[in-house]
Amino acid sequence: MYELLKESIQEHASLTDEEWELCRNNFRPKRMLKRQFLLQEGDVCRELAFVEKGALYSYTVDSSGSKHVIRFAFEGWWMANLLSFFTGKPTRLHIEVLENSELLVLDRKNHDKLLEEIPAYERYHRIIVQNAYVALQQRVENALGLTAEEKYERLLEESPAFLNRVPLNLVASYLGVSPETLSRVRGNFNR
Amino acid sequence: MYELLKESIQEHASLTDEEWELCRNNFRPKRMLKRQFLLQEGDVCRELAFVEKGALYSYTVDSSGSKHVIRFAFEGWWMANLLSFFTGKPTRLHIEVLENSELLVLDRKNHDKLLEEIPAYERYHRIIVQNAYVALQQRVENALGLTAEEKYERLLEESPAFLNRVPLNLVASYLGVSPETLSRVRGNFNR
DNA sequence: CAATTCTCTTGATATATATCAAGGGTTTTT
DNA sequence: AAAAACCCTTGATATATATCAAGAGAATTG
Repeated sequence: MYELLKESIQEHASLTDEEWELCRNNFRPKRMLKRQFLLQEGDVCRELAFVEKGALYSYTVDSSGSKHVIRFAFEGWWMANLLSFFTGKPTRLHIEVLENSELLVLDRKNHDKLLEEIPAYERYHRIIVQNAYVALQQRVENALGLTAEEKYERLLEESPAFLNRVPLNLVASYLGVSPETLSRVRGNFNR
Repeated sequence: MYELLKESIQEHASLTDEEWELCRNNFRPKRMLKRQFLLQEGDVCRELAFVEKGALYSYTVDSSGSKHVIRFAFEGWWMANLLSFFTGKPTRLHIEVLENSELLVLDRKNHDKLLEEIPAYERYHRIIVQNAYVALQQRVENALGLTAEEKYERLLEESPAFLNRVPLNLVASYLGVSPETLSRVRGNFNR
């Protein structure tokens, strides 16, 4: 079950077979069921999770109790709350399982060890975080100043796959609009 | 004028004197005046900029012509559009000078060279991007589901320094509210 | 397979915040 | 030092979108 992870690393950095063996031993497989929590508000994030199979999503809950989805993670993506992971502070985020999942998780100690011992891992991690940053900035750009309809159009252009895998109320939350508004936008759109 | 950069690198990775000499030679000093553009929509971002002195800010302009500030950068911070820098695609961002500035800029070729030749530079860059990612995610969390007043309160907690250096209309844009709304929020707040 | 819980849609109404407008103070430019 | 441009405030009005409400399918559960 480590195939995807190996591919992911090799896509960005070259790794010898021995390095790969050393690397994989630091990960721990973890199966999770839909609706379980990988992380809840107030917890400290102790592990980075690589999604081998399934889907997760992270969100905050505001003072009036509504969810705001931060992002999704499907096969081949990483999920964690880096702020909490690196600072040890409790998180404001929830990470919930959207589809039954198989994860590979890595704790801080092992992560630091890999950074020290395998330069290719540090390179891989740098590029992964870099890409995550770029994706997040795109998300910010798309949230600012666009109408509900424009946000939906951008999603159709940039991440149409979400619509097949994620319930519309979570897509609405991800776009920062109410489910009713998203529903109306889609209604107008198909006419 | 390279003191701040040296400090910034040494804060996160250890660098020998020879490595530092090698490193600094890849940067080019660049002075810029208020209201000049480091980058305009449609350009390709060719350089990473480290702010030795002054202040910059980045923003998008939406279909109705209004600005949306993405972030600010003061002394000791980096500024660039990483998406454009790494992909070579034209940017949707403007980067404008807020206060007369002294920058140290690094092009892609030299950046790649430093990554290859100086492991400490790769470590430094990894950590910088990691921190930028964390900061951006904080920004996203704070933009979602908060009222104008709550956003202002969070800003007071987390980045009060912005208020002393940045005109309120840009702060408003950064928070995603109109300048009038921010003005009213501040009015209520002081009573 | 009935019951329950989710998910999505559609309509009516409410509201936070944008927009429009005007005026006064400050800073920058000439 | 006058002129111009910029920045902030306050008031009146408009509007996109949230919220409330109800119902119908679809999916999950016992």
